[in-house]
Amino acid sequence: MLNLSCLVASVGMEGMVEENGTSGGAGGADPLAGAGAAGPAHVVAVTTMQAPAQVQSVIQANQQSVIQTASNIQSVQLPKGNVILVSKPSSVIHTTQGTLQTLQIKPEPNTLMSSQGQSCSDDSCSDDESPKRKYREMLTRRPSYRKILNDLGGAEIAVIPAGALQAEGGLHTLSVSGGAGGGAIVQYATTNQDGQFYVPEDQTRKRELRLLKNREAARECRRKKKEYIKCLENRVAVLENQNKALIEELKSLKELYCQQKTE
DNA sequence: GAACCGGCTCGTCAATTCAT
DNA sequence: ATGAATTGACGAGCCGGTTC
Repeated sequence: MLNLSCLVASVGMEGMVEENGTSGGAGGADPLAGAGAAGPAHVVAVTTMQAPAQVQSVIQANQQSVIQTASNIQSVQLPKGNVILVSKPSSVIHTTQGTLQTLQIKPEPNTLMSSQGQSCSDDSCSDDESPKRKYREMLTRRPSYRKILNDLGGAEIAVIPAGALQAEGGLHTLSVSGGAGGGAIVQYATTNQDGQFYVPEDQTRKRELRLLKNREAARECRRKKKEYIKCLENRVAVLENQNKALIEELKSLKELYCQQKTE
């Protein structure tokens, strides 16, 4: 885990905060990263001091911050002294220079901090800036959807109820309840009368348990991926609207300028 | 109706990361 | 070091639309 004080220091220096971000999908197989030329986009949960509501936001490099709530969409200008609380360890925040003055990051209780141009102490950064570590992070795959979106809520991974495993002669039936796809029955042979291909029952049960867990994990992963994509699509809509408004503004300003010039 | 196709979902495997 | 968690990749199956 990168040390957060190092990241906060970069806010004052460059107007940018980055923590555990992907390197634009360089190493990981991320079909979603790099969709925009501006850099990695991450979803963060943001709370402002003035409007303490939980919102979801995707913030992109070299762009004005767009903070998007669950109910409506709003772009937010951050005056001096405002605080953004970022509860996602894998968040990336890029702002226009000078807009973001103070930042608090609270992935863990002990790491809460605020800073403007705070420098990074050697103690806190030495371990995380080794070449080996940096190289590993270059190759790391994208942050998990859980990290990106775990504030969006959703279905819990189903817990196997006690007694779900039951023996039925030569076959074992594993009843699975819950989950988006409804119930499922998995059957598997455990014995062979000729003594061939014998698989110890304990191992077979372990395998079934692993498959069940992975099945649920895959469902959850796909759900998170869908939400992530939905979030990106929302952001596209927001930015398209912003772009349209800016073009209109530019147009009217140009007209005004030409008008004054001719007078 | 049969055959084909494309899109979608799901389960599984394997590689990788994370947590202890 | 090790087990758990995460997620990309792959194949199978289902479904609706299209063509013959």
